[in-house]
Amino acid sequence: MQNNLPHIQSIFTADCVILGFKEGELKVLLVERNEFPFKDFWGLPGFFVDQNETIDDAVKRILFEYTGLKGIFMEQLYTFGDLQRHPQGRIITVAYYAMLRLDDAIKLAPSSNYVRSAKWWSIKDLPELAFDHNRIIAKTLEKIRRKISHSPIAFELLPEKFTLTQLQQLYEAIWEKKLDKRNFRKKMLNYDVLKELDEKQKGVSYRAAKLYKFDKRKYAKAFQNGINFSK
Amino acid sequence: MQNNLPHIQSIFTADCVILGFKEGELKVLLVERNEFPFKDFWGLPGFFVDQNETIDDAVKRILFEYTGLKGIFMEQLYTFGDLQRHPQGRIITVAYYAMLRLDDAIKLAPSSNYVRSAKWWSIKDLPELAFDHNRIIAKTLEKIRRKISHSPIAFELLPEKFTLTQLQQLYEAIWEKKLDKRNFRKKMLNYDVLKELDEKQKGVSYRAAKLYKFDKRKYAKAFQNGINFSK
DNA sequence: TGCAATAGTGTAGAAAATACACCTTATATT
DNA sequence: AATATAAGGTGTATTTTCTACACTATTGCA
Repeated sequence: MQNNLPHIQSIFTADCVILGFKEGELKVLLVERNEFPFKDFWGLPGFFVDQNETIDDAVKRILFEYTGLKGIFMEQLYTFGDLQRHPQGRIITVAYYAMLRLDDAIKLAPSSNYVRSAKWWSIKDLPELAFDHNRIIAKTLEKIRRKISHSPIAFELLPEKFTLTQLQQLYEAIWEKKLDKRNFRKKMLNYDVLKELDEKQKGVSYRAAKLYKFDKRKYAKAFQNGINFSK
Repeated sequence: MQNNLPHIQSIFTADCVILGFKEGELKVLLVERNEFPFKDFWGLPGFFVDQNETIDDAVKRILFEYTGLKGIFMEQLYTFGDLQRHPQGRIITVAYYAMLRLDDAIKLAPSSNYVRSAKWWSIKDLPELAFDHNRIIAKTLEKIRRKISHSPIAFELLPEKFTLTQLQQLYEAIWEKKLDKRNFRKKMLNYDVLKELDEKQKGVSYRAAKLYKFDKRKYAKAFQNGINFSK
């Protein structure tokens, strides 16, 4: 079929938006850049994609090299190609996002010399980031705001055992609005996707709340038709 | 800030999925390729993006050159980067999609030598297409199946004046399921986004149906919270 | 004139969404 | 031991939305 066609390769980068949830706030994982362009700026973990790796593989590799994190399932968000987004020329980037259980066991250990450190930043309080990374993060938030209505992504962000209040706070953080406690609980328990545990919260100086787990068998079914909390 | 960094440019293509609706069926616009690779195959309008045009501009240009169509608002769908998708090397493509009123006035007039002709194909009856274009179309359909629940995209696909039955058939075509006529009408009229006209269908050999127009003022509000038809 | 084909219409019951306030429990403080 | 603090946990009545379901009306044409 071919007719002496030249061999060509796409040159482009991939960026990772990793979100976490802690203390009632959404966090995003940023790295401190140690190389030009945007040396000393904070930005998303991102780099050029190799010629012989899929984009899906590339984001995993990049995330590992820049943070030490492994085994995170990432989904494609959007491809950004503004003419001015990269100082070295028009270089497009394919952005991916993922959500992560932010427990204390997670150690951030960058191995690449391209970054100096990695840190969780509150989404509400971001500095000016490298490239168009502020915009990429904004677009991720729009996406998960819609997605959390019909996908059980909440459970990716919470610890394995969580309280109903934590679950509600997560929805409130993502949607940036308050929900009614009684209605929220009624509705959530009605979906029948939570397992009530014989365990309670520890280390709080007030009445401890029951802990729940996510019932994996039931979630897929329940979330197929979408859920919503208007108030 | 920069430090003698080399100039680099991304090489990649953009593809256009243009959907239309006619005779109760979803159609997709394909072009017959006149150049390698995939000469003589049908495929999506698509080509390399220039160095100094945004991706959004590129898809408009490509669509015009390949079909003669102009002024269509396209949205980004997904970026495809499988290692084997392009015979000339790993070339990624950014796919865009749009929906179009398929009236008879639309003339397809390709000006590029890269294509021989352009034609509407029924989505149900596609041949094996160039590259990974079958997969790109499949992904577009998944997308609009979800999107039509919370966005008034139906109106982009219908003629300016349409009957409620046509509107229902569109939903049925996209979701591939039958809906209840009375419930559909009740719900649609309840959204209060349609203007009833003093006009009826013409040229049908049965009772003519009332024509409606889309009330642009009201649609945005109504569709914010999503709509759905389970049956 | 009657046949074919589609347009157009209503209601009752079930399910889901909403608004709303107080008592309970665990811990810390005096 | 008593009290204060802070969050946990719970129910009901009302409104709204969803669902199931079948017949009559209108038009063009043979």
